[in-house]
Amino acid sequence: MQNRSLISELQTREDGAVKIGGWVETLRDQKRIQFIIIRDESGSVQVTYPRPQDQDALADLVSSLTSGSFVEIEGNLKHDERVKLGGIEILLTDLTLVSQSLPDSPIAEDTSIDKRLDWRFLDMRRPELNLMLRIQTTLEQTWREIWLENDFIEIHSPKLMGSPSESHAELFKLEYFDTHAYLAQSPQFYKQMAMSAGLGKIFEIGSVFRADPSFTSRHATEFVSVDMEMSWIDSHQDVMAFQEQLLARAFAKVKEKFGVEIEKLYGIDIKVPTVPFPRIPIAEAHQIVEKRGYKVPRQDGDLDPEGERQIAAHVSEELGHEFVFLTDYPKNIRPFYHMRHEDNDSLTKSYDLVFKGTEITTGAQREHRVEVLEKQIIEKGLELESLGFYLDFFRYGAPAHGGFGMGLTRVVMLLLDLPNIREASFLFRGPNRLTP
RNA sequence: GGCCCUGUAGCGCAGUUGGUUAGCGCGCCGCCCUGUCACGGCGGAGGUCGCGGGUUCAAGUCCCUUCAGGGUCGCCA
Repeated sequence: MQNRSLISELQTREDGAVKIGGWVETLRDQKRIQFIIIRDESGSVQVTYPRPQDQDALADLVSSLTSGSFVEIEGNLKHDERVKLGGIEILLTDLTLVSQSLPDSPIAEDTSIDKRLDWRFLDMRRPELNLMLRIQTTLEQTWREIWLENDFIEIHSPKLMGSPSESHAELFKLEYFDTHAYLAQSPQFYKQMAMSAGLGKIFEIGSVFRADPSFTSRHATEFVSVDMEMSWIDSHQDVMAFQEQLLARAFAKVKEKFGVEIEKLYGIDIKVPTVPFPRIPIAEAHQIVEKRGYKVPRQDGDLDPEGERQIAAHVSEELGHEFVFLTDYPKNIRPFYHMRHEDNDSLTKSYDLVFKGTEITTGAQREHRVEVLEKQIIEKGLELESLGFYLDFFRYGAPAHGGFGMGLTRVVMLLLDLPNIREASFLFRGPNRLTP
């Protein structure tokens, strides 16, 4: 459609001829005058048609419109204070019905999440969901800018794998010709392979798969993972320092571009985090939480979800920060490839990042010394043979390195205070949802 | 997977100690309406009360089974 204007641009334009395209939101069809509210991806506007006295084809066409139909409108823009919707209207001169909608919409704004997901393409027309995806795009774009400034290489690791990448527990197994394959639950091993391949610093934004029958507001079986890995680090602190820059700059960019719209559609003020983020060793976090009167039921040294909310509340109250790095996890709850402290073999050089009380990242310095890796694999009760291909990465000279994985969907959910991860992605995949 | 909650019209819901023809709002359809803007007025269509079984003279309502969904916990990103 040539010369089409976005509705959001009209308010600042001078009166005159315009063309728009959009969906019929409401039709107020009176005897002498007709009003159509048209919505496109940028906003809504009133189109007005004073009906001629005689039989009129255009008036009949307007009368026949069903809500949801897609139309092209030609008319004259007029600023008019009588119009409550933005103080502008378009006086209709021509209308083309591009695509008619069935009159009954299967969903409305107050429809429950499950039905709305069934009809996601209709649900997605809501301006706040459109905004959500533009925000996600901006997050990713900002991260790419930062990575490129720092000489990172983008990789695309395979999602079909011949053997499990980490534990067997959450793995989707599928037929693969006369054998079987697994869907990648993490690019972990390939990221480290890239370090041994001499790529130096790499990132990947891609889907990962978890066969985890979790029924919570923050789990999905397929989600977008933001991963990076960098060589020549001295400890996990270097990884944390990089990650906090990524988040601080991306949030600043989102606020700059969309702050006003987010305030309007979500009613929240985006808080750009200051760096450095607070850092609390996990052992200390336990003491803080306990002092607040909450006893963590887990005995393994990790926090449970309520413990994470408690430590986040503490950081928010004491330091006014929405992020907190929890560091130096005990080795028993970390994978074999996390490096341990030189002066304390029971603690790993690892961290979790908690945002608004929910975990969004695990990161660590990786163990790159093959003999240490072998020792830690045996200690974890795993078989060296099954990890032979991985151990080879470290038999021919590997740099010190570390990285993290971050759940993109969780970041978006928490940033916008969405109640659920199902709202925070274009299309959700969970234990009970494989469509649309 | 455990526990709790919910399934009634296209959507959101009400439905009393079990008792005549199951209601309300929005939406939809028709007619009317001189500028509406949550437009308004009048009229109308639309329901195997999630599925199956049971108790009862009688079940949307009570019981059992099963299916679907929501919340939460475990686990994670």
